[in-house]
Amino acid sequence: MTLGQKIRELRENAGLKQRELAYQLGIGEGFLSKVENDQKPLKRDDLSKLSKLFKTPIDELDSLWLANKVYSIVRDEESALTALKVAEEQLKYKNFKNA
Amino acid sequence: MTLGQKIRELRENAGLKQRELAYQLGIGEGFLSKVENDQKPLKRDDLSKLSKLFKTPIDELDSLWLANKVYSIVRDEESALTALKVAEEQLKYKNFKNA
DNA sequence: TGTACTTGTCCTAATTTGGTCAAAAATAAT
DNA sequence: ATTATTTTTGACCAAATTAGGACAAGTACA
Repeated sequence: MTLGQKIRELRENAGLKQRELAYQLGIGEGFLSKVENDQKPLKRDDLSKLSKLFKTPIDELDSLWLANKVYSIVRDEESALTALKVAEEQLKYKNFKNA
Repeated sequence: MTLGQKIRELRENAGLKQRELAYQLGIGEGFLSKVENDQKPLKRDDLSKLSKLFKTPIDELDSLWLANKVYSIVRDEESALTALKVAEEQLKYKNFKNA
């Protein structure tokens, strides 16, 4: 599940057209289309708008947003998976240190 | 193990001073210091120089380089770990599709 | 045909990259 | 205890990249 997929799901379940949601967010429908197709990143502040609009927890949106960012940098990389593993270890080590 | 740590290890095992290695790479010693402390990213092209210089496989350097980049964006994030997991899933899904 | 969505081109503004240089701090040598 | 060497840090900078869109034209489809 990507952020774009999630947004589309929320929007469709709410019975909204792209143009309508785009208006709520203050962006154009073309841009929203790209966001839903994960071709453009959504401004992070807009996540809270989505959260309120669709009454969905912001945490999930936020981690999807971050995941998209991560994915976009490893997407075409040979060593993508190993890099993720290494990053994860570094993260755990840091959390361990500051525990 | 981060890229900076790896570079320092390689350099010290080769008995080089920062200034010497920095010269080989065509950068200043101050910058190299920051690289070894993971405060600045190293230019990706320089990895091959390191690989040749220290006769160490480029793959490892490369994945450490990428891991650093990933880590730098999730480092201070609340949802860091979940985001990594999600990104990993997206990656596996993509590899599955194009298999 | 009309409505909804997608895609390509283009743009500005913000951020990141990839450094330099000098000063400060730490370490080693005398 | 000084001095010399090595490393770290802070401030700054230009260049490259990404963010965050707009807009028009193209597609899909009922």
